[in-house]
Amino acid sequence: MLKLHNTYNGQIEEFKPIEDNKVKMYVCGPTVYDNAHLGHARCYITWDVLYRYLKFKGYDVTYCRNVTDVDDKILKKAENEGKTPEEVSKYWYQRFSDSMKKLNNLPPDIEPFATKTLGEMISMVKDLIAKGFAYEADGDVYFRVKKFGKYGSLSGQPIDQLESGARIEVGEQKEDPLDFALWKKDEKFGYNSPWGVGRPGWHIECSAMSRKYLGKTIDIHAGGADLIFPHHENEIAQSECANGCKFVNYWLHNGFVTINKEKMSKSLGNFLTIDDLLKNYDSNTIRFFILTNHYRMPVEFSDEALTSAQAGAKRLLNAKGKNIEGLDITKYEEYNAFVEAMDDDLNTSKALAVLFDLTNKANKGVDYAYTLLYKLGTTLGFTFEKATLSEEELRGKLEDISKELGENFNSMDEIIEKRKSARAEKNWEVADKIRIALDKAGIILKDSKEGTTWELK
RNA sequence: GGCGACAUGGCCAAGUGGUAAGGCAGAAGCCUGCAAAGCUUUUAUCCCCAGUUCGAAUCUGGGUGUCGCCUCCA
Repeated sequence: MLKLHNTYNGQIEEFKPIEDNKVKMYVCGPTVYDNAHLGHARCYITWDVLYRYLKFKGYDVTYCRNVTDVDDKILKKAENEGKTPEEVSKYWYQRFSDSMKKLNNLPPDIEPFATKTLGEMISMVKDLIAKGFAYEADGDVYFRVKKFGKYGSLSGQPIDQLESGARIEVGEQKEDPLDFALWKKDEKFGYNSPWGVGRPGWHIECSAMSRKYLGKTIDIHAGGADLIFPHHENEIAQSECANGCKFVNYWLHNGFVTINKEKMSKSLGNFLTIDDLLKNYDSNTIRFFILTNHYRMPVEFSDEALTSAQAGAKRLLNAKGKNIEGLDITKYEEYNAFVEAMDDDLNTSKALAVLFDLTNKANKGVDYAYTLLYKLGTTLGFTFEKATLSEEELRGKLEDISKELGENFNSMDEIIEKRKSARAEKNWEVADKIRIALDKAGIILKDSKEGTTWELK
């Protein structure tokens, strides 16, 4: 029985989908104007694991993650670089997608763009105006926060407290400082609407895309904890007022990645991009690093932590053994331990302990262990495929090694053969020289009873 | 000021009432020509104080410290 922490009431609740075994899951996607960083990696890895786990449990999941491609930051970037907003968002969306792929995140089933969902947004805003929850003011449209009694429920903020922090910007015609924009006048980059040329507010984008692709009431809505207020609070207000029904059954939020005890974020400038990170660590390492902590806890980044994760991930994924096709994995106790851990609000840290248990068994030759490790590890999004070299890269390595040894080698087998005969003659000097040359080229040799194999460092 | 989270061995981290999972690092040993990989063994009483209880890291109260949200932010 899967249990998840619901931000809405702060309780860990049993997860029950609206419809039998179907799950509708929405995750707030990126605003595409810059590189994704480790904080984004954590968020999307976390929800990727949830997606994978729900499927593992047999649910028919529809995972929708939007792309915000209309936003002030995109427009600013476009102006600065002399490009169109479309060019900017297209470029950064591509970069984002590449990063996600490299992190081994499964693509969502639906990935809608805000600019392609404008019709739904406009109709939603129209509904809200018609019902009296919104009003137009000089080309802008605002949501009447005070008309929605439950406002503040998600973040647990008393409305009077929220009020003290709210402000009216210059040029805004709000009735109340708490009111937020559904539509913003923008004659330069805007789109046609019943209220003139303008752009949608950020919050209405998710409400509209969620409704269009998943329906009025959905099972899961997830995102970073910094979206709780105001983004998700506003989404609830908009959707529930427009649709007249509950918006989301389970609100899930992940904690932050911190660095020097501070939240990693664009505005603080203390972030590491995913691309930079991938230069030093592979995707399994990053995933391991993320999953050693519970998803709601903060995770402190450090090179030491990543190095530790690298060693751990390597041990898991280098376990010995073969994947037995058709093995009924559900009958093993480790399977149950894994499910129990994951069912408990995604206790990935505990789940990893189960994987280590299996690694140990696999290395001792227990036949089912590797298969189970492989299946469960894949459910967490690890990839067991060994890094390989392209033909070109291999040729390059062979050249380097040949140069180092002053002898021409055309294949790894030749090199290993050469060392084998040297060892047979107890010519340790030559044997070691070969091993060291390979090591320099980033290749490690492993001697075992079955013979010698090589792999990348 | 309001709301919330966290504090466990050298580092990371599970555990939420019955006497501390796991990973990394370290040490010793096995294996190895030497390595690498692997295997074995090995290091804690849980921020402080008070209370509840037969019994608390785990519940209650009070401290101390750290962080997050309240403004764009995953």
